[in-house]
Amino acid sequence: MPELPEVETTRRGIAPLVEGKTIVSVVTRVVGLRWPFPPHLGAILAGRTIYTVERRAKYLLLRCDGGTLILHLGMTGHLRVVSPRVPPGCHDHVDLVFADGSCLRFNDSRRFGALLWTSDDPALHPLLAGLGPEPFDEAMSGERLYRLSRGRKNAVKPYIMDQRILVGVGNIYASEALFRAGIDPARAAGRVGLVRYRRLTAAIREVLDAAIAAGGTTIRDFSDSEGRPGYFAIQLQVYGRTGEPCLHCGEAIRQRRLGQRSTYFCRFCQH
DNA sequence: CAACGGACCTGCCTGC
DNA sequence: TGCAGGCAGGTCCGTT
Repeated sequence: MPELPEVETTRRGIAPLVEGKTIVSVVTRVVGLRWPFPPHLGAILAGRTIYTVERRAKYLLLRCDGGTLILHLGMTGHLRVVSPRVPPGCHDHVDLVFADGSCLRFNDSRRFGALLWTSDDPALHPLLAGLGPEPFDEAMSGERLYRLSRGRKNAVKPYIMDQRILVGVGNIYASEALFRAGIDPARAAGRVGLVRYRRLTAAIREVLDAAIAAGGTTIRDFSDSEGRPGYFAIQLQVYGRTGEPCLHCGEAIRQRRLGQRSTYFCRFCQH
């Protein structure tokens, strides 16, 4: 999936194409993704207008009259706006069909994505209620990372990927930010000092900001809402570069597993 | 609580 | 060529 920059790129891509549109019907081709779709989804959504497309963490919020559609792209989700007459391809699981003859099509091969409906404030939804601050929010700071990490023994990399601490940092950008901040990803979160957490905060922002500006990184199969791939849009300095030279010192980039996720680092530049 | 492993899925790549 | 095994951008849930 999409980490935060890819979700934000998707949001910017679809917002002008779906805001103000009225849903006339919903086509589902599977019973659900990560969870079953809400029962009577078509009846719930028909006639509603999408006012805005917002993002909270890696969730997209399609705010409608009377409620909000909550989408998560999981690992492999894509959204595109097409004509409903375009034949659906493999893993095109859901179409929201609009009154003007276009539709928002949700493709997700691994089906780790989600589509939920709430008539309440989405911020209060159980999946969103416990999320930490956005990386660019002033509530996210080196002080926060330092304070919440005291006494914690798990590695700093899974710590910054914990969406309760801050949102938006996934597996790629965690390795990238820790490299830029010079912090060993395996170091216990509770043994990283305030100065280094300030540096890490800046590195997280730099990496995410560069990726958003480039229209989403990434590798492999990410594409934006018009199907344009984001490949090589930004230069990854460590992720996926096992055995290749560190861009700072030339030593071979190493790979290890932390919290069941591949982690890339330079053992000379990171401590 | 915090931390960890398993689970959910499909596709792609590697190596035998 | 075929097949088993491992790995992939996420995150919830149950168990220690």
